[in-house]
Amino acid sequence: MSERTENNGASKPLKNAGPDALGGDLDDFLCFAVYEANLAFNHLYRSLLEELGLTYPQYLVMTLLWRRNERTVKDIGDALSLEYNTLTPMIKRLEAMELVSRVRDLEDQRVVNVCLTAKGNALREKAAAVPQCVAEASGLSEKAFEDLKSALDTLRSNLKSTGDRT
Amino acid sequence: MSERTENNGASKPLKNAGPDALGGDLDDFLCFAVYEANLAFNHLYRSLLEELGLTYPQYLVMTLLWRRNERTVKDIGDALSLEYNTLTPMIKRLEAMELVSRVRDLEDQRVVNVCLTAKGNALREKAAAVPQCVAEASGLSEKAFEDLKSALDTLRSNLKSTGDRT
DNA sequence: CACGATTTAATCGTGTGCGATGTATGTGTA
DNA sequence: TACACATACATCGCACACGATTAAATCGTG
Repeated sequence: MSERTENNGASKPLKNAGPDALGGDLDDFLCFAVYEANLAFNHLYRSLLEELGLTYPQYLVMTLLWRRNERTVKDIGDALSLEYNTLTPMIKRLEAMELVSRVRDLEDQRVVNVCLTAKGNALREKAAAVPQCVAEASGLSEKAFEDLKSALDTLRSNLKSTGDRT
Repeated sequence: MSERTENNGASKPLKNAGPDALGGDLDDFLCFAVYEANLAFNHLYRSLLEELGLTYPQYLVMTLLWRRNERTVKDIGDALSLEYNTLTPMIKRLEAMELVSRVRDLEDQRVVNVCLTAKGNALREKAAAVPQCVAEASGLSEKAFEDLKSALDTLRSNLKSTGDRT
């Protein structure tokens, strides 16, 4: 049942590897390691972003805008691999919080431009400490950090190309 | 704004790294690499699990039960790092699909035992091909596979221990 | 035995994430 | 010009994921 091998027979115990500190029932699933790491990031970000009043995906959108203001919904969707049905309500919430504004493009009425309000821009400074906190919490050496990111990019690329072949 | 460094100044262009095949606006965020890899797994699993009528989290629960039948809701929550408020509705859906049954423990009436029905057990064979498909789609060598999983486990462990210090 | 603390599970509300579908706008081509 | 097509965004419904709260059963300690 492993993602890697059939794990036929009694090659290894599979579970009960320790006093439950690490080692669950699905340790041999790579997807599960990714799933769990993502959950762990979500938990960490939740506490860090609480005082900013942002969720993790909202923080990602704001980060995009802090880096380059004035983006279309499509731009944001491409950057985050998210669809309009996810982004439209989310950006409207950011608008309700008065962090961004949504305006139809004059030249192409299909397009909605999203840009920071003064309040949204000001939030940038409150969020400045977040990346450092996350980097420290990850507890990885610079090399391990880069290697992991690189491996994940390769994985994502491989998974996407397979999915597209559907 | 990087998770790793402040990336102060014009050290590198940050974006427009290529013809958008790879390389987005948040490439320097490790959390984002994890987030994207998780999304990619979700997309792949969605297509693989469609004919089984399962979602990805439901598949994880079923996998736990296929490996060892008869688990409490707490067991499942511990294994998947999920809360009751997520699991209770989800397991009820699996019950509505007649894949599992939920019964109060006779010795401890607080506990709900979840176990496979005949139909749930039969589904196991239809799902047998899934791990192999995923392993192939990941396109990683055995060593890269193990290294990545190991690095993610370390990362998750570090993130969790920081989060607990809240 | 009594009673407060803990454990297990459930409900409610909010916020993603996405498949299916709808609508308005722009584009290409005959 | 006309009309099929694509693009950009939106709505609806379902399924997680989780904070806050509630409720019932069990446990621990006096």
